[in-house]
Amino acid sequence: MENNKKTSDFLHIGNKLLMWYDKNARDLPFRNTKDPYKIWICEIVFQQTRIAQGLNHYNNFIKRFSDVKTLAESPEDEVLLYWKGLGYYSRAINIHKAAQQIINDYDGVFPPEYEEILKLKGVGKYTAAAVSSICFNGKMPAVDGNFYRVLSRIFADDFDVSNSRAFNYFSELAHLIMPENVGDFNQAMMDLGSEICKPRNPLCGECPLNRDCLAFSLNKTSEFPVKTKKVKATDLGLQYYFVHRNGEFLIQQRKDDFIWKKLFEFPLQISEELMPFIKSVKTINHKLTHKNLSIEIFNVEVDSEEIWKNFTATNDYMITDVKNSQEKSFPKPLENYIQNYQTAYRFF
DNA sequence: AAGACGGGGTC
DNA sequence: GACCCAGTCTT
Repeated sequence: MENNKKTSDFLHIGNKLLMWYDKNARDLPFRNTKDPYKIWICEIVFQQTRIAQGLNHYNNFIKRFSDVKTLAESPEDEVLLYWKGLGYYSRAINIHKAAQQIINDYDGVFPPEYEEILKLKGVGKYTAAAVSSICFNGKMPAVDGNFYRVLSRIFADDFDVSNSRAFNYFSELAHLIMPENVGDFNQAMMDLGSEICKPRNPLCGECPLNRDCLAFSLNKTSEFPVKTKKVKATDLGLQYYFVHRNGEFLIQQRKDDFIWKKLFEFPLQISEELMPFIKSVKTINHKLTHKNLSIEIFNVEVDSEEIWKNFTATNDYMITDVKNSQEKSFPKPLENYIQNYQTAYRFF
């Protein structure tokens, strides 16, 4: 232990938290089940994602892929389609692979042990702890951003959460207050962190732990957690050619080695013969967490059926139309562009 | 150990 | 505009 708190007893804090959770747990669709499949999916969906943002995606996903077998046997592009707009698309690709792992390596039965859950693609220490504790009475704290925030405030601990040892450090801190019912404890920490112990302007007046919170008693909640890591924005100069005719347009699929893994996009270059058909250029500025994207979209309106057919037949592009574009997963800025085009197209 | 990876909400 | 969020994977 890297602190001197071990000699004191903080278990009453966890018990207080459980009593609060009994009365104040959020009513969420995955709260009334211990089905490891559903808990697993919800843990992946809500990684780095707020409940309000991902709730519809979760419900639609469960409705379409109701069990591991259904998910494992579905095409990857359809899984990506149900992930459309959620971001971090490798989660969808990994969730699909993990479903096949469960079918192939565990005979279709979700493995109950923490160490086995951890072997699933896209499942790290947090998710493995959450699923094993909620579904199988596992005893690992599910240390996430909420744990960092709540624990650093309770103990007024300035350990840098950007430090790579933060996970282990706050895991040990969690053990100090962790009661027997770890599944409810983990979920209670999530609810407290999201509803009360918020990143900014926490509702300390309503917090069941305010009398146990050192940061609150020092009036220094805004100083925790300590995080030094900085985000840097880089600019990508993307240029797309929106090549279309009669409501059809050309698309291709991205690789899985960069942003927007395996999502569909417009061609990044066109042949010389299409240059005369460029009608206009639109610049879109799109912000990601770590990148600013300035995207130029060349509107290439092909009014010659001969050239259109010749071009589309001799290249590796796919053709889709404004209606069928709904069946593909596009990056958000391109999705918006197609939506606008669709709106304009209705006037013709 | 450090970057990369989305999108949306908040202040 | 900076920061944050039910983190994980790659290098």
